[in-house]
Amino acid sequence: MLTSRRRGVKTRLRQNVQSEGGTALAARDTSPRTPELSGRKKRGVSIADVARLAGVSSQTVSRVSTGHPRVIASTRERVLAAMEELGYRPNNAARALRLGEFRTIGVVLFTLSTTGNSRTVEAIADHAAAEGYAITLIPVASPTQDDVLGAFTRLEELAVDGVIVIMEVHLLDAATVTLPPGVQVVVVDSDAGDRYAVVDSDQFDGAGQAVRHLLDLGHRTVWHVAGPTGSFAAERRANAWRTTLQEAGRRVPAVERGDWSAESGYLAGVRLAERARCTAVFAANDQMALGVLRAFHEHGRAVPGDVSVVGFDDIPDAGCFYPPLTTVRQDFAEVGRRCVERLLRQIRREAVEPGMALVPTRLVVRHSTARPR
Amino acid sequence: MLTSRRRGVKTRLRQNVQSEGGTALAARDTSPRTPELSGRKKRGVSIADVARLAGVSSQTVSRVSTGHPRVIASTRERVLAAMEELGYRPNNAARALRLGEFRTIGVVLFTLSTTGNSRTVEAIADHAAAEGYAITLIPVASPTQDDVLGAFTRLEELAVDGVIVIMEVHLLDAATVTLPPGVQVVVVDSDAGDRYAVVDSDQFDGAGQAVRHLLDLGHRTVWHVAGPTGSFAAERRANAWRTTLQEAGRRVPAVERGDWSAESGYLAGVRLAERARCTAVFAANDQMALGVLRAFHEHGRAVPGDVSVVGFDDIPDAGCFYPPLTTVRQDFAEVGRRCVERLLRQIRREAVEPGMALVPTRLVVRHSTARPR
DNA sequence: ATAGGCGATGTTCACGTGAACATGGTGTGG
DNA sequence: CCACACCATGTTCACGTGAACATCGCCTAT
Repeated sequence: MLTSRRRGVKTRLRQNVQSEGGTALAARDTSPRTPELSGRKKRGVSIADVARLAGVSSQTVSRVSTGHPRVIASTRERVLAAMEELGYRPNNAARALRLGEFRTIGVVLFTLSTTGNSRTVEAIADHAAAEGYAITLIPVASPTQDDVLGAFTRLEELAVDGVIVIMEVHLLDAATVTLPPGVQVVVVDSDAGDRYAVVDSDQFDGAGQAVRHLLDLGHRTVWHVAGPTGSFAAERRANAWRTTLQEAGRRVPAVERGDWSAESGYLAGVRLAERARCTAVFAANDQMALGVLRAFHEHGRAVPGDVSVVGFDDIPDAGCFYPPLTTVRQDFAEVGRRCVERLLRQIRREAVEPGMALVPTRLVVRHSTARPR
Repeated sequence: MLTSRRRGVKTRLRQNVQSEGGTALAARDTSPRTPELSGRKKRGVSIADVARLAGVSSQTVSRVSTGHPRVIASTRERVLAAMEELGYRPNNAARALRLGEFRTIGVVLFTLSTTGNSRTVEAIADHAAAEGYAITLIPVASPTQDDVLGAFTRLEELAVDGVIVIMEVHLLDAATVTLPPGVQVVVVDSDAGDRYAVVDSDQFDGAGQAVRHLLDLGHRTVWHVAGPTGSFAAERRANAWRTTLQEAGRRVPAVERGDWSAESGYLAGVRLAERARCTAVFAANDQMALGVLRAFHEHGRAVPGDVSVVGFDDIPDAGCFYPPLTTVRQDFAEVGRRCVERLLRQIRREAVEPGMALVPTRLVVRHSTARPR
């Protein structure tokens, strides 16, 4: 929901038709090519210009602009008319300087190339926008300490009120990083629950569901293609797999380990395909499951006839794998939403609940799993 | 490359160990839980505080902070020491207000959920960071005019020096949007080359390569699973497909149309699988190709034995499809890089080349294509 | 009728920074 | 030995905004 104080102006500005100050961005526009280039980098229209034209004080303009209630309707109209005529836009830098807050959230991450990250970021951006906050992306080139440190150093100079960190916080452990005073932190995909607010999918429960599903179908035990060491998500999924097998009194096979990529899943799958006794595989994500499927196909082992495969994430393509993949759905949108909610609460100094917020996961059964022959 | 004027401070601040002002973010830290919450939202350390401690004027501090050359070494040392002691960070809002620029680029897009978008954004973020610019994400909820307009309205209030628009600009055509004066625009994935600077992959050439590859293998003609109408990328790929077939004097079959999703590719694939004469399919992206593969498998038509399939994008998983997908690689990183480069040139009022910059695409031959029987 | 209050608007000022201009000291060339 | 140049540093100020406080006029309660 938009902060109501801003909505007044916004709604008006939206009706903006062709103001002098701006550059038109319309197809029917017949102005010269690349019209935006003609715009001089002149000083923008300030509150004072509007005040002069409207014949009021600049403070009254400010009141209109912030949606302050104590402005009489006729005055407000006059000011809004002046704003439109001049093409006035509030200067965010000045506003931020005055208010001491930036209405901006920084998002620190390694990559947008994983489904989980990009969808989480998308949800974060959507919800932040709805709350009137902008999102600044702070990419970390690689998961090395140097680069992480660099990102946080950059962060220090950035204009953000809070940060959402989407990565393994233990990468920061060896480093000492200072955050600007007052900057709040929420962490995703990590077990730093004792030090930071953490939001994450319920990895453990999801992985447990996957394994139990396979056992319930009648498989003796379940092999596991794990994610890389050092990833909490991978560790938690592997733990759940192991625990679930142990609780059911089953043998725990050796772990195959990948790096989340389909290619690494394929390599693991090739190794598994050679074990005749392997009838059920739980891959720690859908990409690796895809690689596993390919490996079994190439080795003539039918899925789900000979071997059952379960993934994790439920990426949009999973339903079109061959065969359609049984997998654990993560609600990334909800994770993003809760991150923003929690961070904003911290920024506003409202009641702060430390610890970890878990978003439920859910097994989606498709056609890659069946009873063993 | 970082603007060298900033690098001086940056390098120093990085050595920051445990400054008073900030909140420690270290594992070994034994301070109370969620330490960042203890930080009062007090006014930060300003240039004046540093000046006082160092016994110099605030202007000298500013000179050190901006890397001005006219500061004697001993003074510089003293100032840097004071900065570290106080945990000083430049206030970006004040800096932006003073300089009239924000060192920020806005990125307008609908979704991060497509491989192309998320990888392009990632590249944009990386290169912008390297140039000392931050990235602000401006999500557009849906490709409706209302939402697009809303995003641009929000943009008006945002603190950005330039904008990269990743979407079909024709969505803006019916609307009249005003951009803040001086804000520059670069567009991806659109044919607005006459109005804006445009950067895009060479869709036409890539699709041509795909079709020629299939014809060269000996296929009579090639079916096409196109992207949604209204997408320039989809249109351009379809055009290239048609043109290439016509130039080779081949029959042009009816187009199957999808919406980029694997599911839609599957539905198109089911229809194609029923046509016995269909021996070669060019899908407009890899997701739809995945769906096509599944459809052919389910219909007992071997790939590449009975039917050859080519995709577009070369998503990381394509090499692990079953069979590994022959596809057209897009260099999203390069697209992102060029966007930033071009936009920064415009922002800096350097030589401006209007029109479209095309990034080459390249066919990657894997195992989903073969000679027809 | 009048005091008191309150609502609408105006005036002042500080937020933190860095450009422009000012100052003062040192070195060098005539 | 003086004049001038040049360099390190200081002083002043404006950038655009909105909070705090001030003012003014009208309405209401007594």
